Amino acid sequence: MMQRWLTIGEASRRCGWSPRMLRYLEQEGLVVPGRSESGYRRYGIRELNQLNALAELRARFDVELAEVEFALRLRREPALSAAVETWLAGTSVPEAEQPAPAWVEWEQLKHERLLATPTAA
Amino acid sequence: MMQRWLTIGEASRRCGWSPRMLRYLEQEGLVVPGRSESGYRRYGIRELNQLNALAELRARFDVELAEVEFALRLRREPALSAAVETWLAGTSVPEAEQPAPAWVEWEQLKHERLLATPTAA
DNA sequence: TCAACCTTGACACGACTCTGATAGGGTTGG
DNA sequence: CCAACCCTATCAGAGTCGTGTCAAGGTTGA
Repeated sequence: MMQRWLTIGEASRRCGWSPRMLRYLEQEGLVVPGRSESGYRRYGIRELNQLNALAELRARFDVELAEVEFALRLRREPALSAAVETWLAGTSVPEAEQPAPAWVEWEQLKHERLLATPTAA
Repeated sequence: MMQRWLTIGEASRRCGWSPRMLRYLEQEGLVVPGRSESGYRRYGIRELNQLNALAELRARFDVELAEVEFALRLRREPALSAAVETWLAGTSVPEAEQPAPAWVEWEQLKHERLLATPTAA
């Protein structure tokens, strides 16, 4: 059976990332290859795909690694995802009122109360 | 009728962000208040809500502003959103095969071809 | 009028990100 | 055996982020 895994150097030559960056991407949890028995990183088709897609994101959309990591976090932390969704809900519609999440409504009430008080600190 | 708008200083005292940061948040497009005729920023309930939610995101989830901006971009740029989704698709399932987006499949084929070639640079 | 606000613009600083380079040492394969 | 690779760890440097502060000037309201 043919060899299915690339070493870091081979992968580097195939995808344009330097070996240094491949190690960095692993450290950041973005592209995490398996390891051989002796500890060598092993890159397969899956990892090459990820690396290509990542390079594409940076080149075409000027996306930072931290932002891709954030997308990962959003996928993994539903509570975070919900909180961000809640924040986004407050940004889109300037005038129209539409059903907001419950806690937004009471925050709103709180602020209406605050706005009614005489500016005293 | 009562005053419905706060100046930057008043808003600052209400939400915990410094005036400097309120200007920065506006510059980053995260919380953009309206303006009075003479150019003063006017913060209303909507903006106070956004500011609170933003502070919450930072305090509870240690989210950077750039990351929230990214969430905004995702909402506004469908192409970016699709690209990120594509990348995420390659990250989740280690062994199981499941229907991937079309271009991922041909990328995969391309790499399989590459893997079959004799490592020549 | 005048104090207390507001505006924009700029400089500055610590912390962090991204990336290369280098050092000391293990693995592999002909 | 030994060249060519891999590993971890560390330093370094340019760039960005988040934030404070200061300067020069306009607005507001008692």
